[in-house]
Amino acid sequence: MPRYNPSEIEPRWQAYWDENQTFRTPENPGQKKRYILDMFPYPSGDGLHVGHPEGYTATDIVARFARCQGESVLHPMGFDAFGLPAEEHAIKTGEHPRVQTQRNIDNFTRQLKMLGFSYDWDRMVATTDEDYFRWTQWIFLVLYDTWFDAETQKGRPIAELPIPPEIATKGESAIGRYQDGQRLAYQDDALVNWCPALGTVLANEEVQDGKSERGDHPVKRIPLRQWMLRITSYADRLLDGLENVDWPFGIKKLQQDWIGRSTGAEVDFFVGDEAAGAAWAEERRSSGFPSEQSGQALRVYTTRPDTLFGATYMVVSPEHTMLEQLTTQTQSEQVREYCEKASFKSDRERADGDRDKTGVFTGSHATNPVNGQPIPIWVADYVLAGYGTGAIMAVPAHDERDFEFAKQFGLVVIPVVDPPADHPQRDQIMAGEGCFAGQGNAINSDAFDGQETNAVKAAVIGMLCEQGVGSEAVNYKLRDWLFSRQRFWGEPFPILHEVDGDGNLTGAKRAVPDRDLPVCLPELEDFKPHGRPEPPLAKADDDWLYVTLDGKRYRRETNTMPQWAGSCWYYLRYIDPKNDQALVDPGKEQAWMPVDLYVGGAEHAVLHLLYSRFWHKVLYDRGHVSCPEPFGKLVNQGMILGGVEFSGYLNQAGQPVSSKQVKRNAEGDRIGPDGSIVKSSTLSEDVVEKKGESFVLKSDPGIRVDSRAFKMSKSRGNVVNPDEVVREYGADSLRLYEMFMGPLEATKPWAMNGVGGVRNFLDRVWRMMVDAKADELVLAAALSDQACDADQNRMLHTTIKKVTEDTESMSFNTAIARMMEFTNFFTRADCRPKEAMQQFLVLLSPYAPHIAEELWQLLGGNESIAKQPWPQWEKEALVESSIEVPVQFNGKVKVKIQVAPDVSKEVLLQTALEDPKVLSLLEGKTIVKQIVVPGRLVNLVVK
RNA sequence: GCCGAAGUGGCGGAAUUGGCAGACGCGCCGGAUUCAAAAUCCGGUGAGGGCAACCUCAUGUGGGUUCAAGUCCCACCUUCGGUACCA
Repeated sequence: MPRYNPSEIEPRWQAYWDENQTFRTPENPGQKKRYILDMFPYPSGDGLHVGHPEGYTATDIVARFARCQGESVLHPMGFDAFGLPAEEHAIKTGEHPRVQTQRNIDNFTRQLKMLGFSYDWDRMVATTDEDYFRWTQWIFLVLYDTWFDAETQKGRPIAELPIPPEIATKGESAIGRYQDGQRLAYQDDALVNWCPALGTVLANEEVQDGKSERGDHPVKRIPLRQWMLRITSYADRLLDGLENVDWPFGIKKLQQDWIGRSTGAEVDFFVGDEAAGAAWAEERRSSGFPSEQSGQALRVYTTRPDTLFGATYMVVSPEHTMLEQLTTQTQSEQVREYCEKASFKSDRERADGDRDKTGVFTGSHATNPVNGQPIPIWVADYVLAGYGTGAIMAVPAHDERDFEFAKQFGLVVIPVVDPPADHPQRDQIMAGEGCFAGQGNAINSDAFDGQETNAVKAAVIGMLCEQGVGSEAVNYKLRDWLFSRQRFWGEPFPILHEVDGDGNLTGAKRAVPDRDLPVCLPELEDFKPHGRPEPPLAKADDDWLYVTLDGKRYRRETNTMPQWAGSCWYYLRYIDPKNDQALVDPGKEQAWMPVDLYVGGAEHAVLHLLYSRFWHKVLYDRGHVSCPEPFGKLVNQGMILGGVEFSGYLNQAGQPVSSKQVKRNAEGDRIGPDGSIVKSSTLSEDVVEKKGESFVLKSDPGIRVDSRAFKMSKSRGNVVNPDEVVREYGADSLRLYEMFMGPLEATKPWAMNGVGGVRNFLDRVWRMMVDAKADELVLAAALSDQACDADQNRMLHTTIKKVTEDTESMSFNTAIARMMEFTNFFTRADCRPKEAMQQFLVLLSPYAPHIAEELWQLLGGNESIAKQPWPQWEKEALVESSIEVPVQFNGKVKVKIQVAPDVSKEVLLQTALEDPKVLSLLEGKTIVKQIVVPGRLVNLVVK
C-alpha cells in the first residue's frame, strides 16, 4: 500500500543528503551570504529535548529557504562539550569524561540527523577537541597579552603599555608586575566554595543554603588565587554596541541592566582627628581630589550628590579595608562579631532572607563636607564591598534602604528634596517620617534651596571639585569575570608559573609559547578529589606539571576555564574549522561574518551573549576579526512546556476543595479554608469542564480546579522525547508541529493531538499527489499536465506570496496554515496541474524536507528539491475578478456587496447606495456622514 | 519591589496603516462510505435569543479618542519569565 510512511522515507533521504553532500557550504560565499547559527547544545546524557528542535527547525527552514533563493548559506552545528555532569559521572564511575562526552555527542548527532537538519556536518566542532581548544587557549593568551587603553577605548598589546618612570627604574620584575596589573586576564584572590568533607571546591550551583548539594556537608568560603577577565573595561563598548544590533528589545534591556552604568560622584568624608580637619581641607583645596583614597578620608560613591545635605550617617561594608581603623575600642568586639557573622553568609543568603537590615556602630564619626556636621559611621552588610567604593553616605529621607536602616536604629532623617505638591505622602516626607527617592526642589540645603534636583547635582559636584573633596564618577554593576574553575573537565590555562630552586613559586608567569599549544589535559589515575583546596589538575604527574623552558623551571597553571570559554567564539571556528595556522582565515572571516541570524533560548540573554561579545571586541581590537559585533540578528525561541494539566485539591478527609479557597501559608504550604494543609492531585481532562472564567469538576461545578502547563522536567514526568515522536509521527511532523504551535518567541504548551493534526496534513499532501488506492506507488489520477485555471492560479500564487513573506519574517505558523489551505483546495479539485504541485513542494520543502523530496522525485524531479529555485509569485495572478465589500451602518456590518477589486471611491459608494438591501435599510433615515475606503468598506452614519 | 512578555471560542492560535474578530489546526456534533470498525470524504461548531429572515452580546476589567478599537491613550487586575539591598 503506497501510504505515506515517514519511517521509510526519512532515513533514505537523510542518507542521500549525506552521500551527495547536498548541504556542503561553499568555501567562500557568492553574491549574497547568510550565516545562520543555532546556539550549540551541551550534549547531556538525556539526549535531545523537544526544546532543541524548536530553534533548530526555525533556522533550518531559513537556511533551506535562503539556499533555494540562491544565497550562499553557512549553517553549522557543534557541541559545547566541557561541563560538570561528565566530570561527576567520571568521579562516580572512573570512566574518563571524554568517553562519556563522545557517547553523548554521538547520540546527539544521531538525533539531529534523524530530524533532517541541513547542517554542513563537515564543519562540526566540539569544544573538547584538542584542535578546537588549542584556539580557545590561544585567544586566552590574546587576552593575557592585551591591556585596555581607556583613552582610545581600545585593547592594545601589552608591549605598548606605557611604563611610568618610577616603575621603570625599579627593574624587570617591577615592570612585569605593573604589566600583570593591567592585563585583560589577571590573577586575584577570590572566594571559592570549599567543602572539606568532600575534599573539593564546588561550583555555586552545587551549593545550597551553605551545604553541598551532594551529601549535605558544610561549605566554607575561602580565598583562592583565581583568573579574572577585565570585562569591566569594555563596559561602555558593550553598552554602545547594542545600538547597532537587531536584537529583541527585552534582551538589550537585560544586558544594559546587567552592565548597569550609573553616573554620580565620589565624595571624601574626613574621618581624621577633629583638630586636623581644617588643615586637611586646606590641603585638599590646593592639591585637588586624589585618584586613590587616603587614610584620612572615607570615600563614597553616590548617584545623588544633590542630597549631600541630608547625609546623616555613613555605612561601610563588613569587608571594607578602613573598617579596622574606623572602629573604636569600645565597639571593636561588637564589630568583630558582626563581621564574622557576615562572612559566613553567602552572597545569596545576604541577598535573600527576610531582608531585615542589620548593622553595628563603629564608634567613629566623619565630617559631612558640605556643612561640617559630624555623622556616625556604621558597618552593615546591606552595603556591598564590590560596588562603588564599598562605602556609602546614607540619606534616609531619600533612599528606601537608608530609610529602613535609620528607622531600625533610630538615626536622624533630614529631608532635603521637596516632593511635588501632589505627592500623597508629602507631609510625612517633609516631617522626616517618609522616604522620597524622586526628584524635586532642594530644601535644607543652604545656597541650593529651591533649585531642581539635576541643577543641584551639577552645582554640588562643581563645589566638591573646587574643594578637592569630590569628583564626577561613573560606576557599573558589571564585575570582572571570574574565569577559573577548580575542575578537571575544562580547558587548561596555557600559563606557566616560575618556580625557584626550592620549588616555590616566584610570582613570575609566562605564557605557553604558541608552538606548544594546545596544552592538553593530563592523564589521571582517577577523577576523585584529592582533598586539598586546589584544582584536580594538581594531582597530575610531575611530567605534566613541571616544564623547563629557556633554562627556567615552571609549574603549570592547574585551574581550568569555565564552560563559557568554548562557547565564546565557536561561531568563528565554523567558518574555517580545520585551519591549523589560525583560529580562522582572515579572508573567510571577512566573507562570512557577522552571523546574520542567531537563534537560541533566552536563558543566555546575558552571560553567554555578553561574554562572547566581549571576546569578539578584544579580537576586533587586536585585528583578528573584522566586525565589531558578532551577532547581527538575534531571536529567542520560547520555551515549550509540558501538556496542560488539571489539578484539584483534597483536604485531610479526602474531600475536594475549590482552588479558589486554597491559599498559601507562611511556610509556603497550600492550605484550605479551615487552615489545614491540602493535597494537590492531577485530574484527567474528561472529569473537568469550563465554567465561566475557570475550569470546574463536572461532578461538582462548585469545585474550581487549576489548569496550567508546566516546564518539562524529569521529576514531573512530563518530558516529551523526540525519538518517540519521530517513531510515531515522523520527523517532518515533529518539525511542522513545533513550527505550527504558535509564534517562535512564545511560550507554548505541548499537545500530542497537535502532532497528529500536522501529520494529518502531510497525509493529505501525500494523497493529493499519490493514488492511495492503487497497489503500486503511482501518481493520483487527478494530476494533470494542464495549466492551472484562474482560480487555481490565484490559489497557487497567493500561497507562494504568503509562504515567501511569512518564511522571511519567521512567521512559520501562518505559512503552514496557508499551505494547509492550499492542500484543502487542491484535494477538492478533480484536476491538479503538476506545475502547481511542483511549485507547492518547493514551498513545503524547508518545512517538511523528506516528504517534499520524495514527492518531488515521484513527480519526475531528478535532483534534490533543495537545489530548486524558490517560486516567484505573479502579481497579475493574485487579482480577483470581484471582491466582497462590507457596508456598515454606524460601524456595524449590515450588507455585503460585490464589486470589482480596483473600483474607485465614487463607484464603490454609488454601488453601495444602489444596493436594494441598503436602500431598504435607509428608508426613513438620513445619512449624516459617509466613509468610503476603496477595496475595504463603506460606512454610512445614519440618523 | 523592579524589569520584560502576555491576556482573543472547550484548547493551540489568526487578524496589513485602526477597517468584516475567530484564518489554520485540535476537540466536539452530524452525514456519506462500510456487514462493522479503523481510515477517508462532506458539512456544522463563540455565547444568548428567534419558526425564520435576523437580532443582541462578545478579544482580562473600567474609562477615553474615533464614522470605526483586539489594535491607539489613561487607570487597574491576572498570569508567565527574569532579577534582587548596585547607593
